[in-house]
Amino acid sequence: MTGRRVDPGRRDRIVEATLEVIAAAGVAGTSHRKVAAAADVPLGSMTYHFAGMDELLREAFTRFADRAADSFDARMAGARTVADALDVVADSIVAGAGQDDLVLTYELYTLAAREPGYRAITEGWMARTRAALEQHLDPLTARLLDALIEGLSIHRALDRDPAGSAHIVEAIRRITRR
Amino acid sequence: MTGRRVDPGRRDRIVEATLEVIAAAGVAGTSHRKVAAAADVPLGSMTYHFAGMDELLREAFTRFADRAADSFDARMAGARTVADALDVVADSIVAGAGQDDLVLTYELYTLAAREPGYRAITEGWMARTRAALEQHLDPLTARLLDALIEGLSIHRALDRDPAGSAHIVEAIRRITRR
Amino acid sequence: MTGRRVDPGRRDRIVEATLEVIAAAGVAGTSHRKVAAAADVPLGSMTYHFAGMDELLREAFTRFADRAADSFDARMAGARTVADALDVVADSIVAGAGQDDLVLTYELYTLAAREPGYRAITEGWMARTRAALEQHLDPLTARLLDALIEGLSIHRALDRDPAGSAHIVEAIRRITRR
Amino acid sequence: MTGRRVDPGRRDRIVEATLEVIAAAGVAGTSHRKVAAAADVPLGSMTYHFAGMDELLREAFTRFADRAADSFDARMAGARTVADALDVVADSIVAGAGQDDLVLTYELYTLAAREPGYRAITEGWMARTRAALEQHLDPLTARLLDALIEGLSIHRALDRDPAGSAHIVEAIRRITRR
DNA sequence: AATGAATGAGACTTCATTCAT
DNA sequence: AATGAATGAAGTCTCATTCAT
Repeated sequence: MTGRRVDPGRRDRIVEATLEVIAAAGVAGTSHRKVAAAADVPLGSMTYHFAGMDELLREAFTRFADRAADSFDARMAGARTVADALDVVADSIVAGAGQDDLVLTYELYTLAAREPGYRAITEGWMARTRAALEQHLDPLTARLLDALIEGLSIHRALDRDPAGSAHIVEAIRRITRR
Repeated sequence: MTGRRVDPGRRDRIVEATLEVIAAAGVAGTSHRKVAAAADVPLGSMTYHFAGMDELLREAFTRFADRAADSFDARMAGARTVADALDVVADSIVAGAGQDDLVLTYELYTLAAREPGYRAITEGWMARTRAALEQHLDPLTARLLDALIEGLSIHRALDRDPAGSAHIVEAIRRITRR
Repeated sequence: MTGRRVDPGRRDRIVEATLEVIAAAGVAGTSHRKVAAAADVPLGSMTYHFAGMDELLREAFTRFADRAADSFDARMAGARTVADALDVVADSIVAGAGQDDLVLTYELYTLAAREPGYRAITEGWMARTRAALEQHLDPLTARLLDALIEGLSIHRALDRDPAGSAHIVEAIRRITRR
Repeated sequence: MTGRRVDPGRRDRIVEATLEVIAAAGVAGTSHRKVAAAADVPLGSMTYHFAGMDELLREAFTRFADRAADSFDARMAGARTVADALDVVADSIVAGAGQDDLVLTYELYTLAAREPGYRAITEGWMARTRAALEQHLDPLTARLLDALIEGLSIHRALDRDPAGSAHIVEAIRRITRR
């Protein structure tokens, strides 16, 4: 009589929809209603599956960070030499994250800056990135390169005339030089 | 007969209060009501002085960015030699921004990442930072150092065990080396 | 363009409507929606005028208790002799409170039994009743008679075959006898 | 394979848990969910065992009233003389009901005042109390004493400075005197 | 010029109940 | 027989904005 009753993967779909909504409207503009609509799920479903907005955000950002780290891991794993690895790094900055990933990243940073509860997510992500870099670089260099990637990415995204790829290569060259 | 009628600087006070509220509650949690309360101003005053939330945010973040750039300018202006300047840079990363400034910075980045309208603020800020650095460094190095500062600052704020000041000095040394 | 904007006495009307709703549906069944409908007021008006359901209930019950005490005061003030006064008391028990007042009284007692915050209302009411009785009786007798009134009223309301008026007169006679 | 499947006494446990929840949160705050949690029973169990909230409340209050009457019966049965019996009565007022029993009593009265369906429970309870008193007193006196007990109990619970035990003894003396 | 009062929209959440299993 | 999953209705409350003064 009523619509679907059995819907495995619904929780999953809600988490994915949450990321979509955050990318489009920001955490500020994310509401149970919008997420429910995006996931094609009744509003009541939201608080049935998730204790509250907080649990929802936490889960969504955890998935986002995990996925980003997985992707970076995979690309780094494909590198044979140090030069290969640095090329991968340069590419990932030049290509930049998609607009959505960019927004999601800063939304997460913003949350983490204000609420220590979200810090675990950023910390885990950064640790994985560094670990991936350490497969090819000494720990200090890995750490510094990681920070540089972060800064270059931001400036590419938010600067008027961002650094070109030649500059990015040069930056990587300098920071990895002993 | 009635309470204060003449209140110059009210607009100002509202802008300052807005920054306080954003720092405490995030853009997501900022409302006319909260700002009005923080500024000790009647609620009706808010939409009288500002067309809407958007104008309020834009003005607040503009002031924030200007102030941050002023401060960096001043510190850089005090440097006599390149070494002095790099010391100032290292110090500013190690000292880090206050918690409030940190939150405000990422809130702004987040807004700018999603809405191009706010991009002008970040662009202007970054341009000023770079100009300050160019008083002591060649343009390319200034640009790369600027990005590095950004990345190191974020990692200091959001990483589990952030880089120590020795590492920061080393990072600056590498990036400024031709 | 929109409906009435100026509506003095709106707060008042809401308080009265609250009492109506409680009488009809109980505290358990009282909601902002129902009260708003009963007072012919927009839903948003409710939390504009009252901080929350609690403030609303508190104000409503305070008015109810005050009104009941006023009424008892007035009736007792009309009594010239002790016999007159006792007649008034007997009448007030026999006539009983209206169904609505009865329900409201127990709803208030129930609230006061669980939440000390409402105790002030019942205490004030009882104090006034006793003071009215003390205009004609010694303090101890006033106090005991007050309790007796309470008990007889309850039993009249909730008992299968309640005491008739002759019994009530007899009860008053006994309790007021030294 | 699955958890406990056979659980006799589950209905019972639910009824007891209902009383606990009502005492803590009032009828207004009682929900299937809270009762299920208090009884450590799955939510679906609630509507399986009870047709609805109403059946649940009715059963819970019936048990409560029966138990209270049993207890009063037992104490009165132990009295040998009229004086003994009156002592028992005085004690029961002075000791007062526990906080929980008090709340439950008024919650029940409140329900009964509004919905005649619950009147049977209060009527039965009062009839039993009166019968217990009639083992030692003439019917009229039993009835009046019963009402007095009720009133004194309420005032003890809800009055600022309630009557001391000497006053209670005096009240009983007066009402039982021909 | 300035504001207190007001409101409709929409936020999150809780709930009784239904249903497939 | 029993229950976990699900949902639509309704709950309280916050909000940006409008309007009469």
